[in-house]
Amino acid sequence: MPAEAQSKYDQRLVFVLKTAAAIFAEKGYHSTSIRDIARATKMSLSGLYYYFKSKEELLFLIQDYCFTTVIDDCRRLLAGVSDPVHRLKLLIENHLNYFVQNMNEMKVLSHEANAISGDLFKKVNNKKRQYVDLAMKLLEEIARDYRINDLDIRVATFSLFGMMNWIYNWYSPRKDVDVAGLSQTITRLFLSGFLGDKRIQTEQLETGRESHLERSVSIWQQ
Amino acid sequence: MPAEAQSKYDQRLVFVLKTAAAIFAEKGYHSTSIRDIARATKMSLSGLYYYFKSKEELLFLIQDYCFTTVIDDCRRLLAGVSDPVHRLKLLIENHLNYFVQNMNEMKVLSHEANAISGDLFKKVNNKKRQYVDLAMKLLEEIARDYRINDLDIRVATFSLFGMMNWIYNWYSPRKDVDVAGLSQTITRLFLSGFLGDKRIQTEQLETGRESHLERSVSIWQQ
DNA sequence: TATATCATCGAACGTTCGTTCGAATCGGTT
DNA sequence: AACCGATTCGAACGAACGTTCGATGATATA
Repeated sequence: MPAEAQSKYDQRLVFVLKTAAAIFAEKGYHSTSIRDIARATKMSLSGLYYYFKSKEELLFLIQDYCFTTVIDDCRRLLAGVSDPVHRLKLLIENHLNYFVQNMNEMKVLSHEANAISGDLFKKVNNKKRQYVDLAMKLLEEIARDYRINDLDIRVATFSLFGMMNWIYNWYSPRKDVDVAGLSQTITRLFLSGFLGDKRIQTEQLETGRESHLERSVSIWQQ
Repeated sequence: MPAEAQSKYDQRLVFVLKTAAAIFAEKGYHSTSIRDIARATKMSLSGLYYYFKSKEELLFLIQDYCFTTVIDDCRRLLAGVSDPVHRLKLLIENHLNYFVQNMNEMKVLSHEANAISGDLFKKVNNKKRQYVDLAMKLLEEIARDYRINDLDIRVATFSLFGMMNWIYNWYSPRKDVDVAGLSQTITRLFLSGFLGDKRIQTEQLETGRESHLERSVSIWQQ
């Protein structure tokens, strides 16, 4: 972890991973050839295989490294904070901050989650489950504290991750608000939505819920 | 559009598109070979090319068909409704309902958005821009009506689409709440988050926003 | 300077892929 | 039965891919 303790090998590996992640993020995992990575790193095709033993393992190394850091940072950040709302707020902040600061790797983690298989998939997926569980447990705790019983916690949890993980599809550090603003907006959107004013739900949102659902059964249905 | 007016050719084309979409959704576009689609449709490799002239056009036909329907259904549904909050609610309902009922095609639309290029990409992207614009304008209108001036509308818009489009990563019609419940939860989460109780934002969320941001600058940064 | 380990390389192998093309088959009309 | 357009097919091509292997260069230790 500490940057000054990295061996030559480790530095080179990180360089390869970062370069590969950038290309994966741009063209997608399957459209990227090892030859693309060789060109970008100025290494030979076979020289790359000194650092990973298959293309799939290369993807794994990127995803695992990335996920491990997010979770570790998150745990460190939450340590000693007991208020679940505050904890959730820190989780969101950490997630978004890391996401924006490591957009390539996080895009590869989010978008290529199913491009990996077998044991390597299981390994990454276990980390993901831990992380999602952490968030879901927080929401359950908050729901208990605030007596929120009309919200499906699983839907709420993945709605939150949807808001956060979707940003690789649109966020541009150049044109958009900065990370602090992004974090603030999403935190406010989600949290005041979750804790939300019940009046808004019942009075404004209850009207005519069933009347038009059959409309979007499309030609796909035959 | 009307099912009874479809020619033999059209029916067959829809069959090919639906089958292809199912495989694209499961294995991903680039990992799916035309041979996979031939096997699933029980057609020959070359026989498929009677219905599309390249693999990329096949992807385009799926995405375009799908997007066109979502937008048309949405427009029809919103026609005559003037209250922007109600309009937004209908947009969300239509989107989620169509998404769940056509999960394969919508996953291909969401997840393979960048697997297409050139003019075909532009065509799909124009539709997307129209649709996003429709939602964003609605949010702007609502923000004006309710004097909401502390939210970045672009962030809010894509947060909404993030909540909605992310569902292909987790939603299971078998285990999860039904579409109506999904729709209700997401509508309530987003809308009461957007209109939200300002007290929640300022009192509970303002604490210590800057204090720990440097924590998640990781090893990726070198 | 000799030696061992680390790091890199060029060249090639076998496989899979998207696409093409001319021929065959089908269904309906004369 | 003869015909014609619509539809399907088998076989093949060239290109690109992931991976391997033996050899070569670099670096540090003795």
